Amino acid sequence: MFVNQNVLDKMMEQKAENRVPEARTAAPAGLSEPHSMGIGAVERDTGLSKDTLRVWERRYGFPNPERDAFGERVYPREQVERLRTIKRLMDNGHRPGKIMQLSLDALKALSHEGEVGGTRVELPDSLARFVHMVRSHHVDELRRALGQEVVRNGLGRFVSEVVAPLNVAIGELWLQGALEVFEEHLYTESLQVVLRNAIANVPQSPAAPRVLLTTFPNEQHGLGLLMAEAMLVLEGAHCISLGIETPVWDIVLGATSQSADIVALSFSLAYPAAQAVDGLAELRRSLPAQIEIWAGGGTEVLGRRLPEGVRAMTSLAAVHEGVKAWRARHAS
Amino acid sequence: MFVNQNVLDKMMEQKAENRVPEARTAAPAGLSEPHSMGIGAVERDTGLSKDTLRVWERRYGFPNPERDAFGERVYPREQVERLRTIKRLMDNGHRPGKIMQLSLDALKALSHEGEVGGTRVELPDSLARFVHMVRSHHVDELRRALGQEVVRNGLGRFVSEVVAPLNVAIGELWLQGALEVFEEHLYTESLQVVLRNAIANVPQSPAAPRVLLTTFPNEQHGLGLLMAEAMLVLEGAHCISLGIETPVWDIVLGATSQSADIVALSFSLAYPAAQAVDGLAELRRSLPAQIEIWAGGGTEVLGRRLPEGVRAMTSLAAVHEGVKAWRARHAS
DNA sequence: AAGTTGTTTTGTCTACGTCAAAATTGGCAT
DNA sequence: ATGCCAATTTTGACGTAGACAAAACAACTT
Repeated sequence: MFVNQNVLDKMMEQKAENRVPEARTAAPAGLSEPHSMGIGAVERDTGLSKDTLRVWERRYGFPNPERDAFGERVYPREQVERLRTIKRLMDNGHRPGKIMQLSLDALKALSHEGEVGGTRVELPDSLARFVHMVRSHHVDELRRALGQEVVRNGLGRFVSEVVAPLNVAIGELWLQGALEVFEEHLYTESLQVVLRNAIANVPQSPAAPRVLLTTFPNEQHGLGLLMAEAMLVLEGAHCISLGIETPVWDIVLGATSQSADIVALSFSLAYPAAQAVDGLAELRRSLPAQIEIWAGGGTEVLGRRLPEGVRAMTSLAAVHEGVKAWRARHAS
Repeated sequence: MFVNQNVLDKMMEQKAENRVPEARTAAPAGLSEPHSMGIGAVERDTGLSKDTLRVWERRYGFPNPERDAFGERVYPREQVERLRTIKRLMDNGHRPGKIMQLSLDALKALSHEGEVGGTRVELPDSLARFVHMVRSHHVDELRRALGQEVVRNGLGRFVSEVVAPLNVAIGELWLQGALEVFEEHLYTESLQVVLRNAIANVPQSPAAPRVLLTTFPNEQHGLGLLMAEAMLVLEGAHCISLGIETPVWDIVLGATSQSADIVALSFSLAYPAAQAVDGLAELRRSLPAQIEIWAGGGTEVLGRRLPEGVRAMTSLAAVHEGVKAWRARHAS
């Protein structure tokens, strides 16, 4: 490959040559406004598309950006912050029309609403420990502690007794706006490292059933997949993960080419039930009958609407029963 | 770099042989057509914004998508393929107005033009082996072989001499539409497992510099991140990965809370250059001056447009120099 | 309670206009 | 030839406004 001993020198030259042109939205005179952004930047920062930002402005009167000399939108910092809060509330089921008018204070009040009437479950100290590590950003400690837990209790218990409730707890915090995005990322990444590592260390006997794991498009939550994989591997199943967001057609291709016995799909709570049902039905139609479909995760939501020929894994423990039953069915 | 045409031909043949039993006939109306996509999907796939796709259609007459019953654009697979090729050529300096009219053949001729006189690298058998495993869906074998390679040559060489060229080869296939989605998923997932495992096995001396790794929103390609992490860990750096798609504001929060010395961003070739530049500029503005920003991946594209105060890691090897230089700067 | 229907709500799409930044070209002096 | 500056073209991001399907909700029936 191209190894260059003067890479840094080159970079320096490059830097000198290339003055960054003044951004179009930059203030013409005086000091630039400390924090105001164009629509592109807001899109990056909030995850709301430009189209959405504009249509909200048209419909609800918020956001209400200023305009620069060229008539382009300039969002003040406070509005961006409010947009972030609104986005978070929407991710948890609120609807834009209802909350758009509210002040920042009212929004914050909304955030805490869930814990008032609800079942505020006290976490045992053993789990609160981990939550605390996330919130105090002690990643290394967190990772080490999680790893220890795997060794102490075994992978199976770790997943069902630590990871699962921890996910709920973190989700709860996220719902309340008590967690920053990067804290959630930190948590997810740590858990992923620990789980993947643990899975890799389970002795793989090339046994049946062969399970293909993935999620549908628009389902980006991969932790559930890893948890499922952990449980399955422990049961002696042979797992092939496609990662997240595989189109139905490619699931079919993958399952047949891998001679899978079972296709396992994972759903987060947020995944639209209708889409899930439709997708599962379509998958069932496209897949040879002898290949089973298992659906897990937020399936409590789906309830009994599941299409014929799709098995619901209502809990992680159900995986054990599921595999056992499959083996019984295929004993001959 | 360029994949030997013979190798490609071999792969094509194989693909024809490997047609998966057809299950498509079972699909009544409403089933996703595997070979045409809406404008949103094309945007994700090519990295060309919706605005750009529409304005090209208006100005150059290409792309020339069909319309569905509701008047919305439906891009045939061949056009998407041509768009991908055009995008790649543009990344290499060509201009849309010049090449938009050209046929796919003419485009392909153009893309090989620069390499004729130069370094036409043949894909050695040692790598073609892996490509072959992907194409024939032998995941376990692939994973095992990759793992062996790590042990044999060490992680550093593995990343720069196996993974990097392999990515290029797979990317080339993908560009030509010769890879199914699930094959790409299979490849990505396998590599992820191997890399993560290898990284976890590098003895971590809690040393400097502390590097925070992530990608910008809409950049879902995580392999580059893992490769960077591998190289950095080998250099004795302390890596904290946030995973993919972290908003700028949260990168700032994460970097400060983790007392990072360096923030490393990874870009795939498909990531829109303008967005990358904007994002990097904004990040630079928001981040304390003593925290460096390193950008890697598809940065050949960004080339000299990089904002002041952002270092380009033009190759994986540059990471070594980068860390060395950083240590020199912080010797006192 | 569980379906089935009708009614908002909401985000994405279409179309076309405008304009600054980047890239190319032409002219001229070195 | 080569370098440099101004004129010109190319290009993509942003602006407006309207349309509409799909999701979410509400109201009703079974």
